[in-house]
Amino acid sequence: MDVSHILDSLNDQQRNAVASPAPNLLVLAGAGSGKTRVLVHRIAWLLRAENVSPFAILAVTFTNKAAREMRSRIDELIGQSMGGMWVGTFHGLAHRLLRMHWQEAGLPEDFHILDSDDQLRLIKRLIRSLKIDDDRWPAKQCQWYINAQKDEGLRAGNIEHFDDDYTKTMLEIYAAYETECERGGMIDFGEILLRAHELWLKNPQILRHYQQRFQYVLVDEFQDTNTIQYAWLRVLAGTNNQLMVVGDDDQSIYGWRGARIENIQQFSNDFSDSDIIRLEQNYRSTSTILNAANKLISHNQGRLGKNLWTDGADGEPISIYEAFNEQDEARFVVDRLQDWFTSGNRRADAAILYRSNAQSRELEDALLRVGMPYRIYGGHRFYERLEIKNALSYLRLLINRHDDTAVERIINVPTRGIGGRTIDTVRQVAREYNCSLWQACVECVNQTLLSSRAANAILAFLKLIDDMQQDCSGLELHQKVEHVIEHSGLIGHHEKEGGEKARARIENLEELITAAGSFDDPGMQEEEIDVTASSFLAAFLDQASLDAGDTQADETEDAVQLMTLHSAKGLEFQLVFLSGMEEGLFPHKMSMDNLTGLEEERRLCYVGITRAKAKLYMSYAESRRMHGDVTLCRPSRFIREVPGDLVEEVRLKTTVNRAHAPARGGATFGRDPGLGAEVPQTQISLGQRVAHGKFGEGVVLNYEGQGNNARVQVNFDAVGSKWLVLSYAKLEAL
DNA sequence: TCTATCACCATTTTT
DNA sequence: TGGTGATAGA
Repeated sequence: MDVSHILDSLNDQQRNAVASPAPNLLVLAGAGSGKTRVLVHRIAWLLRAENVSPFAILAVTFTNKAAREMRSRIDELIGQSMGGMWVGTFHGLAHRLLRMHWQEAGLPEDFHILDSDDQLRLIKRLIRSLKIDDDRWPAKQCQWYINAQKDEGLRAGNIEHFDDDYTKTMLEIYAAYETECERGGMIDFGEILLRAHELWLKNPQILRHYQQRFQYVLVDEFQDTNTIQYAWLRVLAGTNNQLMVVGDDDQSIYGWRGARIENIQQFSNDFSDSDIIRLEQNYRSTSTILNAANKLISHNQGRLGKNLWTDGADGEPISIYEAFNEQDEARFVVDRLQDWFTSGNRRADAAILYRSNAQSRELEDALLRVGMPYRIYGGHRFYERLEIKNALSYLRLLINRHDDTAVERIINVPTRGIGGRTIDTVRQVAREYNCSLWQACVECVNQTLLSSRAANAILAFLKLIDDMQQDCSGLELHQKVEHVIEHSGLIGHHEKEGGEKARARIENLEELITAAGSFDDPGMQEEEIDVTASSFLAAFLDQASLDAGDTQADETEDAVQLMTLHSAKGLEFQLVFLSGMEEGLFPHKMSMDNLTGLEEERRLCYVGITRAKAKLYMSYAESRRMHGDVTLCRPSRFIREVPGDLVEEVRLKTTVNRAHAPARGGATFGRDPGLGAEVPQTQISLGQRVAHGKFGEGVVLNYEGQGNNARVQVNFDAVGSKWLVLSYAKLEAL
């Protein structure tokens, strides 16, 4: 068979990686160097040139999106869909193993997945029932502790404890949490990986089966693997299988979540027969952008070393804008976006990136004001939304009455007269009898432990669920979902809430029915899994836990992309804005006082810069309103770390308050009338005190346009800074 | 039991 | 500033 098309489009380094005969391979792939491309072509090469069976290939990614993309690109390249190959996320693949070998993994057949929200609620309940002071030991922190331990492969019993209060308390909660999960047949995200690892260690015959099967293991974003994930890979690879890992130490930005950048260094030690290939040619950005990124990241210590280059053009300089405040910054960004769009570009090719989600509000406001469509990533994903989780909890109960997490969630949603007192009683009974909440409900009613009103309410709840199950039997998945949403009263519950938010919630519930209608169990295509009709709902629920469902959002409209720097990893845009480049915000104050934290922040900045293909803006504000009050800011050190010859400062708008600042060198754009300058054809001058009918008194800071079209920015004493159209605002000069 | 009000608190988040 | 969680009154 002619396999030349698999190698033809690649450069030398890429080709070496794709056709490598090495027993193990580490590919250090810089940003934009064709990392995914190499993985995809490598798999095609194995299948077509080396006649490897698809059954012998396992490819791991971190996100479902990446897994889907990889699979579809493989299919595209080889011209057909390959069954038998395992392509998925660490969690997805580990979960699959646990479903197939639930007995050997020590799980009940109907075990279910606890997402982080469920996990937090459970820990809160445990802290309360253990009578631990939740002010001193917040559930959040405890959840963090447990997850961190699991990421390291440690169970409560394995952890050494000294006599310090912290470890003792954490371990007490961790142990109770383990017991509770065990009792309820629940596993959290960390547990999925931990169990899958233990499954292999404890069952050599199962391990041998998979080792013999998966002779080729490929890993994407290797710099993000944590201890347990790497351990899992090592066990699977054994001594005979080929392991190819692709990653970039400079793009490791999840250290705070347990990712171990050291795994990259460790790889060469653990697999002494491995080759290292560097992909350093960048196909994404202009050389200006690339040089800026290279210079910035060179401030980090202990890198593996890698220098990205491009044979593309220099491109435009990086523009830096010093804004007066966060509103001015947002306005600047939006102005540039409007220019960009009116020059015939797509809005979707532009992205605004920021360090923390809170920064999006100001930007959204500014976009909204000019009516520019935008799409914001992050926040709650589809399956994490409150209304969706409630609906899913009802569905969970149809499968398993003893799902306490689900009962806790919806026993009184919508309100049906089961209050805190009643639930407390039920919980206590459950603890005494060591049974599920559902059983405890039954006991409470049977033994008349409750007031008759409460007992009736409980009874109604039990009956509601039983009836639902009865009515749902035999229905298609989407009909089940529809039935449950209708009969649970969730729609009415949200209608009563009223407002824009409530409407969105109802829409989401309807969207859930649609999602169920188009649900196609990925496991169905696999040879090993026999999915019966009754577990189809279970498969849907699993998918809902493991895939947050970010594909649900409307992607048809041409819209500007807003997201955190973290969620921008792996993406690219023609035009990129890095906003909020200020000390304390980026690098964030929580991470800037230790070297590890600071270097991770710098890598994050590196990721941000390298998202840009053609043009990059960086902006910062001199003052910024944060959680209510105004703070003065200094420009981020990362700006200084970009060489001056790659940068130009933008001064399109007048900024009054800098009359005292030294004049900046280099070319300036536009005008800079300074303090006291008059807005053309008006009675208003900058720095002047004015009064407004509604907002009170303030100082004129800035203006744009002239005559009837002139807008002025006034910093009001009472309500802060606002932009007003002069001809409407009726400002009185004071 | 429900709901309105008031402290409290706030990185990043693939699964 | 805004979203959350505890608490007091209806």
